[in-house]
Amino acid sequence: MELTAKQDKILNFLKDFILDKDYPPSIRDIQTHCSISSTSVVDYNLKKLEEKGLIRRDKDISRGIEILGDNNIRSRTIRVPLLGKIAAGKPINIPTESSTEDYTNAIELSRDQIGAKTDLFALQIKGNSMIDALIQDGDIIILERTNQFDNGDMVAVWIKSDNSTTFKRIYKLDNKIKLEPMNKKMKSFYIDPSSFQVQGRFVTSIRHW
Amino acid sequence: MELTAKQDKILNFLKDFILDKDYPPSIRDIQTHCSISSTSVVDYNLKKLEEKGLIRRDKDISRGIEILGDNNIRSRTIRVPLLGKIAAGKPINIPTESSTEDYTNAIELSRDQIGAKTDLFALQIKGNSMIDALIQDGDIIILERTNQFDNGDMVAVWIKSDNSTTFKRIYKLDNKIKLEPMNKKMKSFYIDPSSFQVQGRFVTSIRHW
DNA sequence: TATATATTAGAACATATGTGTTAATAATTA
DNA sequence: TAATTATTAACACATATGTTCTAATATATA
Repeated sequence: MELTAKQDKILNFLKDFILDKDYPPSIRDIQTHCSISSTSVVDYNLKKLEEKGLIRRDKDISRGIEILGDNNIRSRTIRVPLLGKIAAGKPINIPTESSTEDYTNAIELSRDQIGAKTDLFALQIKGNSMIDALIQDGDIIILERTNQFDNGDMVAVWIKSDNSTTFKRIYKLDNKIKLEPMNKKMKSFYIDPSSFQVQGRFVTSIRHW
Repeated sequence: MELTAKQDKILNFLKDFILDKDYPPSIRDIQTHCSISSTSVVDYNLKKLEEKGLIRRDKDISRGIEILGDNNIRSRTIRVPLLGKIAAGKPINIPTESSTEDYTNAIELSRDQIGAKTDLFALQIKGNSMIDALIQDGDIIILERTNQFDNGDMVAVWIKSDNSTTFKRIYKLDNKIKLEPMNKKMKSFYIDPSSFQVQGRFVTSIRHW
């Protein structure tokens, strides 16, 4: 579903205008700057752009135009809740739901850094117990909330017997799960597949300045 | 210059509304949602907010409100040009000016990660020669373009005799400059203060996913 | 307390702006 | 070519929306 020249021109003008002014243009702004003969033609083409899923319009609202998808600069950033600090071996408390969108503590990330992943949370690292993973004191790690994992993933894992969660590298063996600290000085240990649950998988880390 | 409760409420509503709808609210939107008795009161307080430099209004333009400064989500992101790859010891070519804003290769960063710093550029690291700085193959480093440095800073430094630039940890000694590779296996070397120039200082690193 | 200043209230006004109608023209399709 | 569809055009209309004016009330200041 391609765009006509006029529609393309309008879409680009929308981007430029919003980038410049920080609010959307009116129909007549578009008409003038895109050299279109009539407001009805603008309206007509905006309807087409909406049909094609590129913009969203709010009826009867002046300048009620929202650019959708990657064209929207706003969506190039994502806010990730910073749930707390995690120290060596110390348990962390990860709310099971991302329900309460309490963004009092949050960091903002570029989509460049996290791709299409959703449902992320962040933890700040205390101490240098993860130095082998090139993560040092004060760094922030971004985790994807999931129960899945692949061999070698760095995951936040809840251990039933301790009722605590720690951050380890995980490997699935024949009938055991190996949990390896990211510090050579600490020993790996092995648990039963039924007695743990992965709570989140490492996505990236951020060096705090 | 503080905000009254009403002004604070309006400013927060502005943020929320724009975050939600992607276009600013009308005077009457503000009136309704902030439980204000009259449009003129809204107008009055918007004028105050403008005087205090928190918003900008465009006369006679419906929804012509722009949130300024850190309150503006748009400005919470910054684009940094990715100038190229840097390998162990290999020279890098850093354009002296940030003039040509060639953003064909750029990464987008959250302001959270770079603070108030300006004039930044990025380099992608090849190899593991900076492993002591917790920087591994594929990581991207962000540098601040400057000639200044403090002892222990990680800097991109241009060396006259080689006519090349490398990435080193720098120390100012009595009458020499010490350049220390970020890899224990490589040896430090010392140069004359007149025969080098710092081109950029390390700000942060980004783990590439 | 008296005076000045800041804020609130209600209403009316002017216009900025989205929408609809009808017709003409251009581009596709049968 | 004829019929259908897509697009353009001009205009009028309704209303969404910023602005202004005057007065009342609250708050700060002398």
